[in-house]
Amino acid sequence: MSLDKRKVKILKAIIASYIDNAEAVGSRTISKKYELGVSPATIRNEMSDLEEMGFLVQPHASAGRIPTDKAYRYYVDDLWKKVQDPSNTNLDQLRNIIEDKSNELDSVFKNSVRILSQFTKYTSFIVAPQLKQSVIKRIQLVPITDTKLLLLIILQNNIVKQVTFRMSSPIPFDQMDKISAALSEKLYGYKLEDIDSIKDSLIEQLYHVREHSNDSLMELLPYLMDQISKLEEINVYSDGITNILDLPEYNDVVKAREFISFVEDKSSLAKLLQFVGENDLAISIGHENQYEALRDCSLITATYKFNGKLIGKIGVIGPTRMDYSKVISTVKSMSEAMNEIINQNFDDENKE
Amino acid sequence: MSLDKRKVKILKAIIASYIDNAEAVGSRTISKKYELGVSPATIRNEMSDLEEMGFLVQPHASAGRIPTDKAYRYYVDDLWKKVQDPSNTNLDQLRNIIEDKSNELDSVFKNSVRILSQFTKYTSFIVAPQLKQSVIKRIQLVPITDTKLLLLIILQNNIVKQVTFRMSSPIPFDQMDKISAALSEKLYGYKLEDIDSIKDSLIEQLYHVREHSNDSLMELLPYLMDQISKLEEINVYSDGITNILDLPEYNDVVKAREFISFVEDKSSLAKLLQFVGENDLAISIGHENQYEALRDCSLITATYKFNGKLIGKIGVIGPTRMDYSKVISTVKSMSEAMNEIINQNFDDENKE
DNA sequence: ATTAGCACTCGACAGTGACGAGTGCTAACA
DNA sequence: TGTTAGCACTCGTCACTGTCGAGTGCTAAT
Repeated sequence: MSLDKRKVKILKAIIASYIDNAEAVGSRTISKKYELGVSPATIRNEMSDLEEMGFLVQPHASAGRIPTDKAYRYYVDDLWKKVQDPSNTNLDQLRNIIEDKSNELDSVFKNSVRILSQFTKYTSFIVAPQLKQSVIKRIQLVPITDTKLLLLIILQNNIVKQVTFRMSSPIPFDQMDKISAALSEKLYGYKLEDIDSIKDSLIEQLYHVREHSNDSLMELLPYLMDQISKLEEINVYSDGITNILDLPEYNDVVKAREFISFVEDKSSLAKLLQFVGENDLAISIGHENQYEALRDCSLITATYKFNGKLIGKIGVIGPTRMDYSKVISTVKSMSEAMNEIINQNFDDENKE
Repeated sequence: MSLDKRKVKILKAIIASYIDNAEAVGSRTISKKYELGVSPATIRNEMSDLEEMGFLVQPHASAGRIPTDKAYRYYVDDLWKKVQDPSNTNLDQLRNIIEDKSNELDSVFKNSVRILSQFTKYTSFIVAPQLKQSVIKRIQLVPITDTKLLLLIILQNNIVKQVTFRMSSPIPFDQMDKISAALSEKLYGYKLEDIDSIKDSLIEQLYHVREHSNDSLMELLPYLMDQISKLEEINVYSDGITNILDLPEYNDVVKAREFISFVEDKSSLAKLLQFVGENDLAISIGHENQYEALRDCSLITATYKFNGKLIGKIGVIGPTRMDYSKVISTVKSMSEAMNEIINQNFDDENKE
């Protein structure tokens, strides 16, 4: 038995209808709503074949049929061939919305993840870049009060991280620049992830230049190093989690609760995203997901890059019965918009 | 008919039982679970009186009774007299948890609101201080690249705000301090909320010192002023919103959805908190709330201060059937812990 | 190969009666 | 006079039942 043209037509019609309604679809519905030119009886025979082939299941004997994960997979693969390059008409629009005037990366992510969930009506999330691979370019100390200091860590990619801290005794303002320079010199070129392992030797080296500084700063060095090495934590943004409450398949509070608990846990989201490969766009349907809590969900993910290197991922989680074509094109457009904005606002110094 | 001692005892027993179970409580239950030394029949008579007095209602004829808002109000007022000063045994503990090593106010709020919802199991939130009343102490420009600058606004209370921006042409590094000084001098002493109204005259004044600077910075001045005046936006932190999914009264997804939609909207939360007065601790029960969506909820709020001046509020929203004594003492302890941390880490310069 | 017809299946839904938790009333009692 | 046992009454819950209808599979006719 093979998937002839008519079977494909019927299968697509069933999937389309089920995506719309979340209700098991019967032969009559198909023959009425979609003009296939055949009677319900014929459709019934075809549906029976499709069930045998594993594309459909019946929830119970007298009900219509619903698509299986296999059906969605077929549907998506087919979609894929056609909309390989969906007309990203809204790309400019998207970029304008998520472009944050304040130039803060943080806001870009917050905006993006919000837009993503508003457009798709599903749960969406963004894994922010891990900074551990980033290289330190410069350190700048800024006095706030005579005992309170702001330490700015300027990375090669021009992202700025900061640590605030207090000293037990005041540092004269006029030594700030000297100390900043000393710190910059010693830390220049190191990756954030390296700091932790070499901090002891760094502290010792810095200790030898303490004529510039004073003892209270020296006391704080271990603490500062700790803070710096902590900056590499994985950061996951999410939004639209409670959208699933609007879906009929989550009418049951217990089921909704289970889903929400899963996606509210940033570390499980981060792990989830680690599994999906490094493809520009990946789709994982139902049982293809590793996690039990997402057995009835599909996951559409994309990557975003900085100078051609993958630095983070974005994704949308919805029911397997999701509007794939809309979600796929939204995710794709969003990843492209983020690429543009990030690469435009956080250039490496490629002049050097 | 008056609230004699026995009626009070029975009322409290009923409230306690209902807080525990969320199930209408009958005379038998009371006489069994709480040792009052009287028979169910007697309790029935008393309950009938309590109903007439408006403290109890029957959901339907053959059910037990449940407390009204009036009952909770009585209960809370009574509680109030006794636990005016609950032993804040966990204050130190709390302070340790929410004290953020990084000295970031943002993290303090994030930690606090998380702890608040974890302790109470209800939705909790914090209205962050509005900075519009804060006075500018100093401006510091920090170069990131030759065209990208970080503008640090250091406020009198030692909170630091930042704006990142790009210039169309490079500024020499060695002019940074001069420009910073000029900006500091002109903006010193202004409140953030004033900037917007006087920015035109400020720009003009700064224009006259442009010998220190260059034209591209001048072009950006209006933009900078806009950014600065935008810093005053109200910021609301919230956490534990989805905890209500665990409550039996929100077993209905539609009802849960309604509640969640309300509290996810930060602006409605902010408005809600504006209504409650400036008391150190305020309790608003059921119909006492302004908003329809909170008609079945109680709201416990407290304030936190900086140098004795109210700067923000914290709160917990739960069902009217909440464990008031626990929530009240948690909210109270939390507000005290926040007071301590904020006043300790963000001192005004009281030496001047 | 397609389709009309028909018997069959099974979930949804409304109606029914037993059950039980809880009440209010009354009469007896301390 | 306050308390309590007893009892009739109310009403929601639950299990059960029968009807309805959507949908199927099979068969025979086209």
